[in-house]
Amino acid sequence: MAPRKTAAATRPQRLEAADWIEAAQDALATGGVEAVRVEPLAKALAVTKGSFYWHFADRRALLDAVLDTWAQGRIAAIRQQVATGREPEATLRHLAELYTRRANLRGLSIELAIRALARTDAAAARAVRAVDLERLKLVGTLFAGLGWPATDAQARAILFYSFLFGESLLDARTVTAPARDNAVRALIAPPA
Amino acid sequence: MAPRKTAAATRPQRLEAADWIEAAQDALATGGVEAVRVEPLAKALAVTKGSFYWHFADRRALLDAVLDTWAQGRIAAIRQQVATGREPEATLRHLAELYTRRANLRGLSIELAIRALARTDAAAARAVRAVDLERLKLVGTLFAGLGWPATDAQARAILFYSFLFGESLLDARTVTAPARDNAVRALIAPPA
DNA sequence: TGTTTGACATACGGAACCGTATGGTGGAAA
DNA sequence: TTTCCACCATACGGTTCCGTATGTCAAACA
Repeated sequence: MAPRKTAAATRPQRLEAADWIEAAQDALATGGVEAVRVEPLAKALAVTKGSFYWHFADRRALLDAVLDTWAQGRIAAIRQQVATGREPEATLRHLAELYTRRANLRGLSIELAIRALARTDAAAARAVRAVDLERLKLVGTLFAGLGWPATDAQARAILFYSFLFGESLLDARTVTAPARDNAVRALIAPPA
Repeated sequence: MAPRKTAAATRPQRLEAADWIEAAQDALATGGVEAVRVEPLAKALAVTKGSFYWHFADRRALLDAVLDTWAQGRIAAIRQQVATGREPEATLRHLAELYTRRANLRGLSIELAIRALARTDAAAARAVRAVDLERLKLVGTLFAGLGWPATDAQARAILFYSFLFGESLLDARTVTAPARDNAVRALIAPPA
């Protein structure tokens, strides 16, 4: 996260803002928003608060930066993921994989923590809205590519993401892998 | 919450544990778990911490009590809701209403906060598991009553709750009411 | 009426954080 | 080499919250 362009020798002892954002995302994934605190983060990065308040004005600025980079990253990711030129069905299956407990646990945890925060935090709500608008638009076109009319395609995109997030809120032992796979298969099936 | 059985005259100045649990649920609904703090709760109840530490050992005990009463309440509620003797379809439609943003916002907020907590807290995870086991069992029988085979009925129950929780994690403006109603209608439709 | 007791209030010590102010250091530029 | 500056350490004051210890007081009781 801190590769200097000077020499080839890695000298990672100096941090930059992105390192703090990275550490904040780790805390977000493992402990929720209440774990994103500057002094524990400093300890995790083996520096002191002096470093933090050099890179950020205050804790809120870090949260905003986390939300911003998250939203930008998710929007860039979904654009790239739908532009592979593959079949819509394969793309949808790949997208579903990303929000399964099996793979990408860190990303899923971050996303759920941010969406939980969005219920009480305006900035988080804005980030979620921006991501949802882009995802639902692009995934809607994927469903349209499967043969669904525009309105149905949009509704199906909502159903798609609702299921993915919702099933990760249910008890992990209760939702079995076959049940989830069956549901995903039914969701991305072309119209009869 | 504190009706004394002595005289008819309401003398509600004395609190009991249930009052603290109630206040904690309010805080949970409006500010998430990080808002459940004993001194702010005391201020909201217009008493001091002395009252709290009379009724509870510590903050963790309050959280456990909240989780416990929540789980008990949800299990009792779902049992009552499916035992009305009405058509399965009407019952399912009613259940879906309860987890829509329109109605029962408080209950939905509490549930989402607890499920968010369950990702990092073992006691919360246990409470969620108990509720999910009961709900998915009973709602599964509702789908079976619609004509689905047992396996499909269970999968559909999972889909049902996943959608309800998931769509409340999506941006509120992006998910329109008609889209949600269409999805619910499709979910509780009998097999073709 | 004195005594107990349930349900608080008051007061305190301490920990965890936030944010600020200021001093130190190592490497790049001049 | 010296200077400069980005980056960080140190030190501090203040707030918020936790938990405990102890005082208080009204009501139930004997």
